[in-house]
Amino acid sequence: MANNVTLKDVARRAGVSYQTVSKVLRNQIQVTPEVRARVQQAVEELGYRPNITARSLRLQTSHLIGYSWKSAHERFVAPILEEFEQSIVNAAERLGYHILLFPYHQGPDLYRTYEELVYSGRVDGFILSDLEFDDPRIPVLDRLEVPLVAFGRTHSGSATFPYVDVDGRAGIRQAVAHLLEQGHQRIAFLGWPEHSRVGTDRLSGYWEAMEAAGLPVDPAWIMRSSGQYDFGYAAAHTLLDLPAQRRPSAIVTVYDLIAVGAVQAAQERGLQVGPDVAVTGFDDTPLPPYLLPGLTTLRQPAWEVGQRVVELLVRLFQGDEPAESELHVLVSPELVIRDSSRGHRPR
Amino acid sequence: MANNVTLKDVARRAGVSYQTVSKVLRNQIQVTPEVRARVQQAVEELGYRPNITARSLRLQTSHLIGYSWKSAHERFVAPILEEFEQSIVNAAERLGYHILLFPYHQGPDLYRTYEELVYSGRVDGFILSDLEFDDPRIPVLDRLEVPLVAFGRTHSGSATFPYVDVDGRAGIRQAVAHLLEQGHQRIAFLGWPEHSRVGTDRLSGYWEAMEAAGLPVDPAWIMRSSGQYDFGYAAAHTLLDLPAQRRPSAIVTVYDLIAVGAVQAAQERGLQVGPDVAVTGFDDTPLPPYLLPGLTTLRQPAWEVGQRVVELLVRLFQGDEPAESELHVLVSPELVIRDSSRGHRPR
DNA sequence: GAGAGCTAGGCGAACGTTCGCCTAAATACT
DNA sequence: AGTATTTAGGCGAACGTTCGCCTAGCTCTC
Repeated sequence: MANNVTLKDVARRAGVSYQTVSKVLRNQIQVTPEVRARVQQAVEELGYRPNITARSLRLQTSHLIGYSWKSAHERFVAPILEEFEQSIVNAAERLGYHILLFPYHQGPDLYRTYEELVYSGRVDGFILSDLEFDDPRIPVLDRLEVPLVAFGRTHSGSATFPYVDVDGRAGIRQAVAHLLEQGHQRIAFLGWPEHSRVGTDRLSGYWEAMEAAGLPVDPAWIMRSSGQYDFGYAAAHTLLDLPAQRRPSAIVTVYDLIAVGAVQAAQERGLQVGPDVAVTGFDDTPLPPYLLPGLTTLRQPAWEVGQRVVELLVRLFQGDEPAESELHVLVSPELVIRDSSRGHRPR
Repeated sequence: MANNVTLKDVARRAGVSYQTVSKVLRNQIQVTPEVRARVQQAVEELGYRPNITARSLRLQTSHLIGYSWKSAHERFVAPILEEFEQSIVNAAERLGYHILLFPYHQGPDLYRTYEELVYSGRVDGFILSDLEFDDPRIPVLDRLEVPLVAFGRTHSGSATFPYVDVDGRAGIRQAVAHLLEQGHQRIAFLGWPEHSRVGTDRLSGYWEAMEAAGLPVDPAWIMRSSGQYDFGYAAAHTLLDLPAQRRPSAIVTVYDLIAVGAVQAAQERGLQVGPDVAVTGFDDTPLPPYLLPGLTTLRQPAWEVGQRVVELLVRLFQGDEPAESELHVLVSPELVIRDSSRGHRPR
């Protein structure tokens, strides 16, 4: 450690006991103005900073939060996570905590690793992102009885743990509603497969919006796959090959890159994206600017999610017992309307 | 803290003093096999894990490394950093350390913030990335006399601090050499402005390679800007507008998105990228797959850099005094040859 | 068979805090 | 004026380790 000025050093200089210094600095005691001034001056002159380790030992809390996320190769490119990471660090700092990185690599020693981290007092709790359908981290951490808050949910049934998530269903509802407003009636949906919680959730948003509008849904309009660009490209071609009466004039997708594929397919067929066929994405991925037209998409409020996750976790640390509605939070994505869904001219 | 099994609990169960348990577990003492077995059994049965905080206090080291990086909005999109982050976490774990996130936001309280972190014993040292031309963090941390290792350099003169960096100069040399092999003679360079350390470094690689080949360089072939796609696009048009005798047949760039812009421009002119005009990038950014042809580029060895950064830092913690060549490490990027620089047919 | 040398393990102290209890002096009250 | 109450600050203990020194008992040697 670079600095070794301790309470005792300050105390000696200020002419009081070191315990008194401790209390003065934390306003846990009444002292005469002179003593307070002497203490403060000594602190300044010596450059005293309380030793966090000693404090942690005494207080039995590390003020450290473990952040477990999935490595980039194992998931879609998602700049959202970078923003989320920034956000949790920011919020943690604000509340007197720090974030400890703890990547999630699957394996048989999962329990051991977390047990180690928890029992050794390294961290006070965890933040998880990239939740899987049936995430193995949840039961492990549950068993260790350590506070955690997740960014995302597992499959709907078992959401016993606290989480903050983006309301994909509401997002897709917004997107569909926007397309309806533009005059579209036949709207297709490109989503992720059945075993994807997120995919299923978003699909139900589509159903709800179509149902609310009283519009029929042709089963051919719904396509699901784990692909990205290629899937969007192929699926759009298939959709646009449908006979005129059944051919969709708008395509809602669950991921920007799927949307990009669809846009390319449409453009290849000489269609103008926006007027002829509308396309929407999800995530607001920073895309190369030559991708014209601008893509209408749903921006994930990653910053807000991060702030809330940390705030909730800190409340749990403090022994609060938040109400159900505070333990399971959904925040809506924001619809960003660009040219890819504007200027519809039915033909 | 979730677990409160301490040395004393283990000792009681094993029938020895707690200090002995401590020593047995760290092999710092000779004991009879029976005692060792009793201790080990007690540890297992109680699920004992040494308390890191107490150990840190005693040993005066937190085994925590602060990682200071720049937020995504303030820099180019660089998936490299994600890989780097993964890598340092991995290496740190391997060596018994953890990574603490500590984003770098400029401001007048820079010194205070770092002083706080260091003097309070929160971290043992720092890893910095996204170094700026004249990075303010360096003098601050220097003054605090805290070990640090950087990913990247500041301007060439003042490299007093330990760093590991990618050898952009050598990278560009490789790219140019490859193009020469393909039969190109007139090679252009699109780079970053004068005040960019990285840009200047890479430009010198270009000069060196051209000089080594004994080829003249037309000043018009060198263009510098802080732009990305747009710069590449516009610059390529300018270059390809040159009279035939001076027109380059290959374009080396310092960034993938610049290369993409150049590719687009070439394609717009009806040129076939690869055969007619070769283009190379830098970073091996995961690009949307419809970007054909595949881009020849220089892959940054972010993983290796991360490993080395941590290893070096840990050596510094241990009081080692590495030789000059170990304190300032350059690793070469790897040339990934794809279609954008293959099949040259001079015309 | 007594002193020297080993060996196994005990013991006190320290790392730098925070917390609760204690006490001497000052003030208030009847 | 004598007692009760408040006030300012001291003091011991504890959080869970690690480290160095100490010692009781054994083994060896001549």
